[in-house]
Amino acid sequence: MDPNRPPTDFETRVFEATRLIPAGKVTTYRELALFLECNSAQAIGQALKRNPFAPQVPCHRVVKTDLSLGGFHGQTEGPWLAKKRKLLTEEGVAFSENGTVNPEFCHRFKGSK
DNA sequence: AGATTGACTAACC
DNA sequence: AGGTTAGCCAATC
Repeated sequence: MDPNRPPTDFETRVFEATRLIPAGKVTTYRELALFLECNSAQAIGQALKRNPFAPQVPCHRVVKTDLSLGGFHGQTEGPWLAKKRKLLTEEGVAFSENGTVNPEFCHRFKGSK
């Protein structure tokens, strides 16, 4: 592992897209994958996981397609996940009782209409 | 250079 | 409804 390696082009694209997510909204790995013209949401997750850049890149606003939280800082559950949930809540994102994000908070990259 | 892994998804059984 | 399989793609071993 080279934690100090420079970000790859792909990762850079992922970060930029992630930065576009406004506070109080979330997006899915799938949306990011489509936006980056990549058919693998997994690759998106990989990029985010290896770059726990904090609020600079709001990776906490990225959730799974079924609107469950997904992971955070390399773990799919645990204290970091609780943190992720809390961050979103503070930003105004509401959760359903099953722990998923309310779909109304789902951001889509529609820039061009 | 080849095989494995992973913050995923959808399709199957 | 819940577990398994298969596809996906970049990073890592």
